[in-house]
Amino acid sequence: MKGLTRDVLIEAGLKLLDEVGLEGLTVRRLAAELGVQSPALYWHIRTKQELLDGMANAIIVRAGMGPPLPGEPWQEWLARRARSYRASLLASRDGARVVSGAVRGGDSVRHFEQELAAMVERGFTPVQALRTITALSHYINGHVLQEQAVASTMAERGERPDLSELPTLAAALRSGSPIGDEVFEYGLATLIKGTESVLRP
Amino acid sequence: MKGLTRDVLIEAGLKLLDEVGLEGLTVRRLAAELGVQSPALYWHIRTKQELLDGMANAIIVRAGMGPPLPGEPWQEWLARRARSYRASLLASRDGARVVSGAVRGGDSVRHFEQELAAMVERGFTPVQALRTITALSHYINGHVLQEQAVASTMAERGERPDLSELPTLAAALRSGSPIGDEVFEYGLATLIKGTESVLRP
DNA sequence: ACTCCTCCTTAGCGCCGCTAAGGGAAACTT
DNA sequence: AAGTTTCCCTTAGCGGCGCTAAGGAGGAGT
Repeated sequence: MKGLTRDVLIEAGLKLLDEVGLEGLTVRRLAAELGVQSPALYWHIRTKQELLDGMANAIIVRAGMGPPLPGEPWQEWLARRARSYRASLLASRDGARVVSGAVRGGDSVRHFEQELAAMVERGFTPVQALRTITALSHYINGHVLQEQAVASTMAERGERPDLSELPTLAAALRSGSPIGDEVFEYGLATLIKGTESVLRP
Repeated sequence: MKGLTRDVLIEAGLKLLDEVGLEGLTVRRLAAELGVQSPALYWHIRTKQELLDGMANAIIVRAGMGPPLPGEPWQEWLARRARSYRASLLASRDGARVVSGAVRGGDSVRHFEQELAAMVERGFTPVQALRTITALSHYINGHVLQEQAVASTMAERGERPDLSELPTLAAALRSGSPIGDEVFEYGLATLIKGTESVLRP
């Protein structure tokens, strides 16, 4: 197996992540997958965390976010951007955990500047633009984090709470799943509508 | 050292967490803190994760959340609740990570039902109530997660991006910190205003 | 007096991230 | 062509992790 580079490690790391999850992603196992002894990887990365940072960055870049299209209302653009980001997190097993535990890398910052500038063009102050994007990102991270957590823990531990003395919760669960696209869209719509309100005096 | 119980473990775990952080919180170390050998702890807990779940539950319970006060508008109550929750996460080192990686325990569910019921009384449908609380929780989790992450990584790794080619981001950072109470309040206000919009036709 | 149950001990398994030291091949230098 | 340096990997192993196995001390119940 030739041509071992940092990027190859990151790519193989993401593939292995899908197979074994974050708990199963070990340096030794990744090395074995690449047909190599584990210390070999430390020629290309300084620590395992650096590998995880790279993987997180790749997940963010894959979301393909960027400034709005010409003529696109910022509301639609923010929603589109949020859905892309969530989809990219969901595309990798434990993707949200990987991204949440990483420090933001350099590749994603360049797009970020363009996005902020576009928002300022549309009436945001720089601070409002940054805080709006920040709030959205935090919501999405939190949402997908739980989405993927229940997906992996519900799979093995089948315990669920007794709903007999929780009538309102039971009613809510009867009318819709507590997780999934609809729940995400509800919070997303709330944040965008709220941004409209906060934006105009 | 007598009277070793599950609750004592959880309490000592939270204390140790503040001292050494989540990475440093090991079963052996917790046992040493309690004057005991490490396998002794496994008489009271089945796995380390069960301990972490208990700690997460304690953090949530300590937030002291609950239904609104008599006559309190739901907007004010939601904001108050959100601030209490965030404060409780921030009060423990890596609190957000502990809570995010845990499965929700039984103690916090009882209050939850009362909160939902109060919201329904104030005009929410059960689904709306659940989704609103859910969206808020996800936002807070995501927010504090990053808040505590930058607090611990900025402490040791001093690298920061070059702002010379990022004018909008630089302008935003000049007008306000990218983290802290104000940022939290902005997202919180956005979510509550948005809930108002989504609620009425 | 005897058994049982509770709660701890000692010993150790298989794994982890990571470091130390060195080897072989290729690529430069002279 | 010979020597030297650099790159990228190997073998060996350290200290620490979560957790299990097996057993022992001491009080409670009969």
